[in-house]
Amino acid sequence: MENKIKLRNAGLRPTKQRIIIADILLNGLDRHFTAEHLQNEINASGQQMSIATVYNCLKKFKNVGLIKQLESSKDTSIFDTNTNQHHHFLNEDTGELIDINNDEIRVVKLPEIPDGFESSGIDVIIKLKKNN
Amino acid sequence: MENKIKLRNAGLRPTKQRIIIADILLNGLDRHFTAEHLQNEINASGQQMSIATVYNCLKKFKNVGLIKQLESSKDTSIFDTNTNQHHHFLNEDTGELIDINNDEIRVVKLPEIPDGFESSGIDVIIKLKKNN
DNA sequence: TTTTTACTTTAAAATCATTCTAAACTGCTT
DNA sequence: AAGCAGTTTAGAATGATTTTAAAGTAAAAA
Repeated sequence: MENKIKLRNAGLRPTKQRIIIADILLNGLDRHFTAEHLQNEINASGQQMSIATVYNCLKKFKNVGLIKQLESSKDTSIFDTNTNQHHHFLNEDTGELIDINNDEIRVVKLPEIPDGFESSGIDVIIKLKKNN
Repeated sequence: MENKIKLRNAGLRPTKQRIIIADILLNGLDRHFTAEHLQNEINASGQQMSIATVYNCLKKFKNVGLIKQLESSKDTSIFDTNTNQHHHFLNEDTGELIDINNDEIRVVKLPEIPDGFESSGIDVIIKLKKNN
């Protein structure tokens, strides 16, 4: 299969389970999903996989850049006493956040808001990593 | 105290516990923290509070706008097969995400990156709510 | 191709953040 | 002072994710 190669190129041993997941995810269509969604989809296709394996695979896929994990305050909620509209630097190594004043960023071009909705705010997160 | 009034104005009954938390948080200094951080700080000050109460209070404070909770993909990790730099609409009611192509947003003015760091990406989240 | 080795999968247990439960308590109104 | 609704609390429950340790498997070595 195509995906067997894709996995190998990414440096991942192409196991049966990883190929099943690659076949579902890496078909060129963009989508958002959780580990549980994915497991349901695997089950629905008549196959089965331990949830631990689903998590393992997703973590590996993410590490090699085949998928992304959306930015979130990990598994702990972070609160902020600054209630003004503002933004953040995120130190990706430590999870530490630094405020950015609203006037230090300007977003000029905005996409059209979907029908029936209105924007209730914009959050900009600038991810940081140490430079060599 | 000052904060007793602040709580009442916000529509919250100024209980002993809420005043303790308000005294720590609402002193005009901006900060990020987790429920556990806050409980540690309460303990360190010689007082004590159930973690359930810490959570209860933070939720109330958030509801009335005294603090914010940072945007996150709730308690479930969301993955994305789109590995290009792009952004998202977030339906605040459902948690649903919609991709925004990178070229539909332009961030023109950027803050200075802290010394020793480089940007590894920018995530823009436009929060949406249904309009009346 | 067999053997070996290192990596993977798995079920089940463990962990961790957060919420729920139900009983005791406490601000606030009457 | 009494009553009520809203709060606090310890501990149980929940739900997502990770760990454990044993069994399985792809790939390298022989």
